[in-house]
Amino acid sequence: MNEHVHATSDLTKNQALVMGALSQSDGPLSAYTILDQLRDHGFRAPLQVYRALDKLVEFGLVHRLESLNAFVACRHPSCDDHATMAFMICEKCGQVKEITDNALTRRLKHLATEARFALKKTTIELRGICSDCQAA
Amino acid sequence: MNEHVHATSDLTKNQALVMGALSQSDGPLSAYTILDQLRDHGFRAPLQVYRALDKLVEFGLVHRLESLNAFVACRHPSCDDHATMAFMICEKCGQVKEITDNALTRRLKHLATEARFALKKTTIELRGICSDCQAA
DNA sequence: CAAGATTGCGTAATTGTATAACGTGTGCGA
DNA sequence: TCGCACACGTTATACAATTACGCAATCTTG
Repeated sequence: MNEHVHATSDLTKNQALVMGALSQSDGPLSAYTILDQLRDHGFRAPLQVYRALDKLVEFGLVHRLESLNAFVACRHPSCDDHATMAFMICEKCGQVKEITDNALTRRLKHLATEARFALKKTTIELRGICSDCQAA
Repeated sequence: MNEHVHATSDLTKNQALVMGALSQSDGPLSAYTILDQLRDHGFRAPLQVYRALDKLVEFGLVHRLESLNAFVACRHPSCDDHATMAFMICEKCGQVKEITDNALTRRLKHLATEARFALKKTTIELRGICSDCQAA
């Protein structure tokens, strides 16, 4: 097994609780919403949530949505390339769709290279209305 | 003149002050940093800054950087298409480079269309080290 | 094993970011 | 002139994230 791959079993108690909350949710959650959901499990301070989130993001199990100040469990089929990930965020229902696209990734890398910019991380977030909500 | 084009002369006093602060800065500023800079001009509360920023963003004169919770004056040569804008943010010097790329825009629109996602706004922010800082 | 380093955890306090709710004044068109 | 829209000012509050401190368990290495 690859030491960089973190299964749920590797998580500490707090990390597992936070991961559980995010996994069960059908949309992104803010740190404070998670805190409220976990008060019954002994959570009392924001830091407990933020520490767990930091690790989960580091492990690649959770993504942070910058435009929402919120977090989602990673649902990407193959979570190997977390460098370039795009999110479609429905402003009506709150659902988030996670996608990767090679052409998009290539283009961004090309643009960075062209500008001699040492790319570390990319944030791509699309806001709009998802197909389901348009139909409704 | 196009009614949607807002020149500096159209701005209210507060909007002009905030715009001035952002224009003079060589990097993004947070709302509270702007507030501090404008205390001498009578600013006393965050809301004064946020209200001005909302309008300036609406006019397309200012961009919000989601990953920084900060704002930059738009320096894009032709500020007509604010729908798809990408930012390269240097984590060392704080400089922000604003770019648009047709191929990138097309690809994102294609992906949205493909998913039947009604795209309203896109956020693209690249974090890394700019060429100048790498040289240094 | 003992000494030191690392890591996770808990608590309190604080800082930073953004909005809600209220009222005031001014201009402008019906 | 009445009513509306809009910018403004103030206070208070809500939401987001970090700093600082100390404790306990686990490695780890001589």
